[in-house]
Amino acid sequence: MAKVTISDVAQAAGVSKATVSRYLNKHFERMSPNTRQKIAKVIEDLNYQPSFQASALKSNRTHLVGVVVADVSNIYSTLLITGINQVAKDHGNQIMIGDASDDLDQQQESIELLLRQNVDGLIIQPMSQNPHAYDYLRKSGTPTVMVDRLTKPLFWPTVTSDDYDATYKLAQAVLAAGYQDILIFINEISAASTRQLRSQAFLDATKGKATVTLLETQNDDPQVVAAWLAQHPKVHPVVFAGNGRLLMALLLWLKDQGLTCPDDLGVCGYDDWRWAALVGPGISSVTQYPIQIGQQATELLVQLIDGAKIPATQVKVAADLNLRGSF
Amino acid sequence: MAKVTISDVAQAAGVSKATVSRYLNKHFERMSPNTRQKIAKVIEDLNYQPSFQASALKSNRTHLVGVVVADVSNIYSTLLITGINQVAKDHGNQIMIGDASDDLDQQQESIELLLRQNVDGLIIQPMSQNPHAYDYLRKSGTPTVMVDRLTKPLFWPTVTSDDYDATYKLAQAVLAAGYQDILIFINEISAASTRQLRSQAFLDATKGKATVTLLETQNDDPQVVAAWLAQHPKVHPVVFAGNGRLLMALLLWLKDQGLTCPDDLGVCGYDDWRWAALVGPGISSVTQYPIQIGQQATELLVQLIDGAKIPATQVKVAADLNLRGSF
DNA sequence: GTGAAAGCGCTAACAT
DNA sequence: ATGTTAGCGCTTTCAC
Repeated sequence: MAKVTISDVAQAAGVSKATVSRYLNKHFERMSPNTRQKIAKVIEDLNYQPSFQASALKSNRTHLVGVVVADVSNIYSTLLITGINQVAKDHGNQIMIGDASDDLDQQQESIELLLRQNVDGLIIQPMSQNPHAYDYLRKSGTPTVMVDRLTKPLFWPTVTSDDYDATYKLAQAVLAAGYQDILIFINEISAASTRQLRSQAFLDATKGKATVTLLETQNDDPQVVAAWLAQHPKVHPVVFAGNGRLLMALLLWLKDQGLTCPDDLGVCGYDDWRWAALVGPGISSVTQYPIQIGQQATELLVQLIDGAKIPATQVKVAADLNLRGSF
Repeated sequence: MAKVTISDVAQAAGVSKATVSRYLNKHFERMSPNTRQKIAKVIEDLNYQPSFQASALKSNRTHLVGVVVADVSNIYSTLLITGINQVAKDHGNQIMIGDASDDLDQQQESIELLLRQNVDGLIIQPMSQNPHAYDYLRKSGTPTVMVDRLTKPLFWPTVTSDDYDATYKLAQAVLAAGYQDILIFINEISAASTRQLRSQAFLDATKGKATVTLLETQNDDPQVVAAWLAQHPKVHPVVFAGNGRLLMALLLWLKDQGLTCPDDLGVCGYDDWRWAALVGPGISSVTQYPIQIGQQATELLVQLIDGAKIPATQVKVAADLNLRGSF
């Protein structure tokens, strides 16, 4: 049960620790096939597992990639992590998850924790658009890639969905369906670039052709929508829910009220993770590909870790528009 | 940019590394308030972050908790991890995720990787019911708690949903609705205790009162259901989908075929993560609470790590039955 | 109340 | 082709 160390292996194989270390790091260039086999056998027999901590301490490489998501319980995060994990693994890295719980301070704590773990690199879904909120990170010099949300200005390579484009197309479809009143049901808009881009796309696409009302919520409560509808009994608007959770909250409320779409009002959303196809006539929505975002971000990060210079530019991953029958 | 170490702090504060170390580990008992303040200030000024690797190496405590889930991309995993992370954090632990990608060999690789990281403890959603598949783990002596699935016999404390009970109630409701033919649409049944318990509950609850047909799938394809229905055009069965993914696959197929429930057939499921309430008349299903499972498992693990002896027994977390209008 | 020193398990010159 | 040696940054006796 006592942990077997490199010294045990060296002794059992009748060689020095250095030789075993060379074996571990695959420096076989000038090692006799004989010792190589001997070491292999001893490692097998003793079931030796080199300690990552020890090697990290000496080599200054932990092979750890830190990932800080806005909210772990979100499906977006799951898929992002899935993508990151796939390519991190391929490059011999282990990921370490941090959660910001949708809070900037908690995000900083998470990042600092990961920094203390001496992660080789970091992938962050930033809570703040102000890059200076991450100055402590820059000082640390840890290679970093941002995902999902932009900072202004851009200080790090950033991989996001093409939110504006996809939403613009959605808005055009809404217009084509003849809607004059558009409600944007969305979380606090100043906090994330994605939210701004999504509402801006609606604003731009419908300029002069429809009225757009921003209905912000702090707690995912469709009450704001309810209030608006109560005040405007005559209109037949379309509601755009700014993410999957809001879309679900909205639909649950509609169901509760006995309202149906598109009869009582039009509905569309973002990020339904496939279930929206099953609801009523099928909810029209935009689909993102977080797995791909994670993969691309990790590819970039791996290059950064290897010392590549990568400019702080945005990489966009296309998002798809699914037109169904909800408006 | 050069990493500041304990020596730097010691030097700047005019004390020895030992004293700084005492400060870091909160051994204030016999330390002059004076030096304590001095060190605090220097740490602040230098923005010193102690290295986890170094302290782990010496103290044999990494404060790392390894979590190996069956499939990271599954929502169940997300919620499990959320729960684990909450309590792990409270106890000063960092979690490290491993993914089995629904494969026993990959699971072993993931576990061994985490073992090399010298995790203080491990939470595993086991791919195999045979505890001997994890003998290498037991040899390592790493404190372990299993979640979601049982091994036979039980070698570790295990936290699961009360699958049998919840499913039994669901089966009773199905009977009460008058169904004579029950189809169980489920993944390879031999692989996981949850699947056995869920089908067994149906079998037990309906014994002599209805015929139960097991329709196993390897790839989540509802084709097996389609085939059965084609062969039995006259009957009006109810289909139980053994998990959320299967339920979604089934419903998408039904929609595609223009079939509706409960008119053409009854439908019920497991793990719908709330969206099933929105589909058609609302799909009746069982809801699990993976966050709680994760929390409880972590509480147990923390005690194990602290040296407590905890018997290898099962802890059950209740699952809820949501009766809606789908059968 | 504080310091000196040894050492955790590994790596990487530098020797030979 | 392999061994010797000196640490990496921290913790922890044991002194004083």
